[in-house]
Amino acid sequence: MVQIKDVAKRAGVSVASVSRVLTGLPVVSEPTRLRVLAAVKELDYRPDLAARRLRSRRSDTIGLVVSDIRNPFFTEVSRAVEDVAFSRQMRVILCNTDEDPNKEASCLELMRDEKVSGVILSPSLKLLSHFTRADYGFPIVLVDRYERGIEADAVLLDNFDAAYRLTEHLLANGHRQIVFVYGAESATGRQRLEGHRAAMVKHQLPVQAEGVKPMEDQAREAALAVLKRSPLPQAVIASSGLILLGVAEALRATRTVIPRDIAVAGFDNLPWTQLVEPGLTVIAQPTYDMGREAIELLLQRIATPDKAMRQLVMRGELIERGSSAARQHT
Amino acid sequence: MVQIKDVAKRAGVSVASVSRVLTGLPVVSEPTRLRVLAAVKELDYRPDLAARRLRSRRSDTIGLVVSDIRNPFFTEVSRAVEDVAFSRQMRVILCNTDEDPNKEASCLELMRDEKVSGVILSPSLKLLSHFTRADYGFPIVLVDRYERGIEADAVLLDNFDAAYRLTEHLLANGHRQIVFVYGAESATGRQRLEGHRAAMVKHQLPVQAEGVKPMEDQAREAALAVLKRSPLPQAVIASSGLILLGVAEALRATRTVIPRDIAVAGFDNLPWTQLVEPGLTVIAQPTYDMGREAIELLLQRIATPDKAMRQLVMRGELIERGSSAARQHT
DNA sequence: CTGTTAGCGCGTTCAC
DNA sequence: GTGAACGCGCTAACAG
Repeated sequence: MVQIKDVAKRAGVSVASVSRVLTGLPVVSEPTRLRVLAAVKELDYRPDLAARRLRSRRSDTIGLVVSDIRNPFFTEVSRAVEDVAFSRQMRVILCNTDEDPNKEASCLELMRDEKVSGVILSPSLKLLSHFTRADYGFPIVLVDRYERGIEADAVLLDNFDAAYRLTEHLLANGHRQIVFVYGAESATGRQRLEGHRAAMVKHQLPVQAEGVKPMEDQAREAALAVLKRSPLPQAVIASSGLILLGVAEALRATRTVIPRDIAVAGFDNLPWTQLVEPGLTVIAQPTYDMGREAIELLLQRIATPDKAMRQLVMRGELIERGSSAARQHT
Repeated sequence: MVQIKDVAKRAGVSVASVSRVLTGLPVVSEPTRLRVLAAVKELDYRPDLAARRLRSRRSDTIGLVVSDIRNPFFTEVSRAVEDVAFSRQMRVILCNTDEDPNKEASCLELMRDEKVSGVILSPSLKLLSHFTRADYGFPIVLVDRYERGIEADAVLLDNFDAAYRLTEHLLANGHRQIVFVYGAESATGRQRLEGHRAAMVKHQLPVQAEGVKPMEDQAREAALAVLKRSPLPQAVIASSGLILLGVAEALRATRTVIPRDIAVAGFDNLPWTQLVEPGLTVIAQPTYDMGREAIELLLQRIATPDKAMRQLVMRGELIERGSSAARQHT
């Protein structure tokens, strides 16, 4: 294996100079710099990362800790994070928590052991509720989940606003009796419920909320129960893409026609939402951008650890489709 | 920072013994083992991974190199890989190639630099065609993409068989004029075309294949062109989930009714395929299992590098839904 | 079974 | 601007 001293020998300089060139220290004369670079290329020298990390105590690695990478939101975030990291010569280590605080703690320990430069974290409800500030030995940027007052960098949707606007849209189209199916164990779900509640209260309408566990089949069961009510509510809102999927399955299973029998709206502009008749009205999240912003924020935090914390609140985009069409007067 | 010699001092033993206990060498007496473990716990000692890796020349890290993690197939595979790796105390480093041979080469170099224990790779068509055997300095397991004769471990669907059976199913339901929309730049797509071709030839029917680039909008455009034909073909098969999505979008855009106007079938049992009316007939891949098998194969290869190569060919499951219903006689 | 010791390959002083 | 030498924390070889 070719190592730094081989390069030094070949270039006729000391190992120190090679190291200086490779780490980009600007204290090397141009001639030696070029000779070192040439030698590196000729020998196809690759620095040993383990040795470098041992010596420098940095890993140039980013940790990504999410509940489940199969959640399309996190899939997209991970892609953005990997893109940016790759372009900066950094690595990404992935860890799934399944919302399990124990596994979450393991993942965070793992990141500490790896001496990651920083972590992008989507915390479980439990961790979030205990979260005051990041004292893990590495900087953390929160994505998707955040509570007012937490002293941490974060990138998230304006959940309250998005749910408020989505509800207002349904109300404007004449829907009054609305059921809000949301993830009860999710900070995000709760915030969206509050936005929905605010809109309903403003119109002096009662709030009908159905809390479900964040699983597709749970959402489907809850939706089926809702669809058995008589009279049927006029509209249903799902607080996430996963829940919206469950609701859509329930509607199909019961042959309920959208929006004739019931109007539908939800979150996350997944590809299939425009496929189911007559297209589902949703709040689109700028997921890729959120991932990109998260890692940019993290890199800035790594570069300047002492700046004030920042929360980046992004606006959801209302995409109107047929599922929320105006109600016919009866 | 607490390090191994602190633990040694505390336990009243040498650093060597601590190391032996921690690496699991079975040459330590039970009493010393327990005292070391106690000292580790008391001091909350965490071994320095960089130092360990430098010395032992192993990283206990698995590389996952795929075209795009957002492809649901790879998302699922990555989840399986991470699950198994986590349970074995191993890390996963992710890299997206976008089917770009240059980026692919960069990713593989990155993995070499990281001295990964092994890589799970879904190669681009170009790399696959040059692939004879893995000589990257680490073992490789191919997933999803493989060509006969390549000397490498691999986990893949029996693409020929799956497409053959899917075609036979359509034929059995009376569909004769079938258009096969497939990923022309994909080894998998081509293999599926061959299975389709075999079934058509057997029934002495002409093959109508439309090669598209593996992008949703490309598939939609191709499908739109197909739907402009007069007379309309009796059925269309999409060779992947992404292409099926494009086809479904085209059908919806043209208000074509399934299966009255045209029958539809495809690959990948994604959640939305049962949502679009009247449910899409698909070949389901055991994606999670394929990922699990891939990393298991890799771990075995790492343990015993000289065993003969193995290819695990998995069978797709035909899920019949309304979209391929039997044709009414005219 | 246990302890001593020599590096693993590199980055970073400190002289020059 | 450059080189010699030390040590990052650990594992493995060897000696006892």
